[in-house]
Amino acid sequence: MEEQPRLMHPHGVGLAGHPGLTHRPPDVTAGSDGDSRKQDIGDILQQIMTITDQSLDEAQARKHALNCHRMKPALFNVLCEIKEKTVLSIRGAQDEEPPDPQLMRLDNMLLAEGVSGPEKGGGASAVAAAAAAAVGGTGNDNSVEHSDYRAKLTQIRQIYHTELEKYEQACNEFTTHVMNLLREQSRTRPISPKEIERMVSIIHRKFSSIQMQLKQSTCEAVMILRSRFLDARRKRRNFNKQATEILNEYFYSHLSNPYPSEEAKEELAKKCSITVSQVSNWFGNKRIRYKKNIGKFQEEANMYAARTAVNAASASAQGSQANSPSTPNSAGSAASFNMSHSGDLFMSVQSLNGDSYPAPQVGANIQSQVDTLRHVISQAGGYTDALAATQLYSPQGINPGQGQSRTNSE
DNA sequence: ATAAATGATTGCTT
DNA sequence: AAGCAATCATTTAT
Repeated sequence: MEEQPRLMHPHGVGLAGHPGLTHRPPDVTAGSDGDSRKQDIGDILQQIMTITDQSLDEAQARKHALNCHRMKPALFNVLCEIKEKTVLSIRGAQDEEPPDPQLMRLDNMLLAEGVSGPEKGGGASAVAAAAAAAVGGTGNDNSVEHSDYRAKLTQIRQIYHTELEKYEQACNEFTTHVMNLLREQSRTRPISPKEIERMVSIIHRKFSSIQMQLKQSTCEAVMILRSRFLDARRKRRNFNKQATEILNEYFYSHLSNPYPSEEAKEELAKKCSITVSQVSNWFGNKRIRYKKNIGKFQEEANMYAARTAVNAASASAQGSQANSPSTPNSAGSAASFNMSHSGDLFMSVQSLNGDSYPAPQVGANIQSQVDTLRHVISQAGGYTDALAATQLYSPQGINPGQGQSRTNSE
């Protein structure tokens, strides 16, 4: 896999590769003496030094001549050596590249997020993810959202891989290009293999920094995606009709004490296929919104009260064992409570019922019927009298019509 | 396009 | 911890 381009072997470089040409002119060494050799070298150096002063054609010809000179390899090696020493002493220490911790962090995150991991089959991955979510997640509502999330994630991953590949390709192309250039130049100036290696590593570093930027922005995109999809507040879904009905039923049939116990919450959650905390949220919202503006909920309250009353009636008619005698009694006392304590019926009814949930079925049943009957009674006694219902809930006498007269002393 | 409804969050209180 | 009140951000209705 690693395509370490080591095109610069000591032997493969430049002119050393043309041994045939080097010993072509035997006539130069005619009077082979020490003097003539020195003069020969001096001549060559002179030519090299002045090669830039000449016209292009002239230089080209001279270059060729020099390249073919028998002393060329030796000279080249010497020059390379000198250069090696100077260059390496300058920036040799910098060669070590420490593993960037940030890059590792990004890599880890991308891997954890499934972006940079092994690519599952392209477009089918979203479908597969959806199926997996549908199988794994019990909530059938969640799976839709989840698959949407996965689809977006797949999109990001595809973009990421495309870009990454593009960068890699560009990097390779550029590296090849630079290497060709250097190889070309190595015909006229001393370029050592190490130098090329260094250049390549510099290029790779640059490109990897670009890749890191890509990774970073991908991470950001994933984070944004997460916050958009996993923060339920942003993309919330209304509960389905059945769930809200169940919740409302419970709420209005426990209007005097609309605080479901932990078990009741769990049961409601199961029935509505939502979480317990969602049930808590719902009741919190419902309580406060009901209290804030009871007039608006009157119709709803009556409706659910009536419905629950019918249900209770039919239920008690069917299984009238020990339950039925107690029902009218408690209803009566509840009404009297309403009169005596002008408000705060939560506590009173709760105390009447025994404050706890000793026997969930019977207790809940009685409680429910008490509330329902009271509603029906209040409705029958004076339908126009919304205040009766108002005082049912509000301990501190809220004016439904007046709106915001909030006294915030502190 | 705008208002109302609604589920969730946050900060505070008890 | 649980609930309240205010608020946010979205969905639904007008």
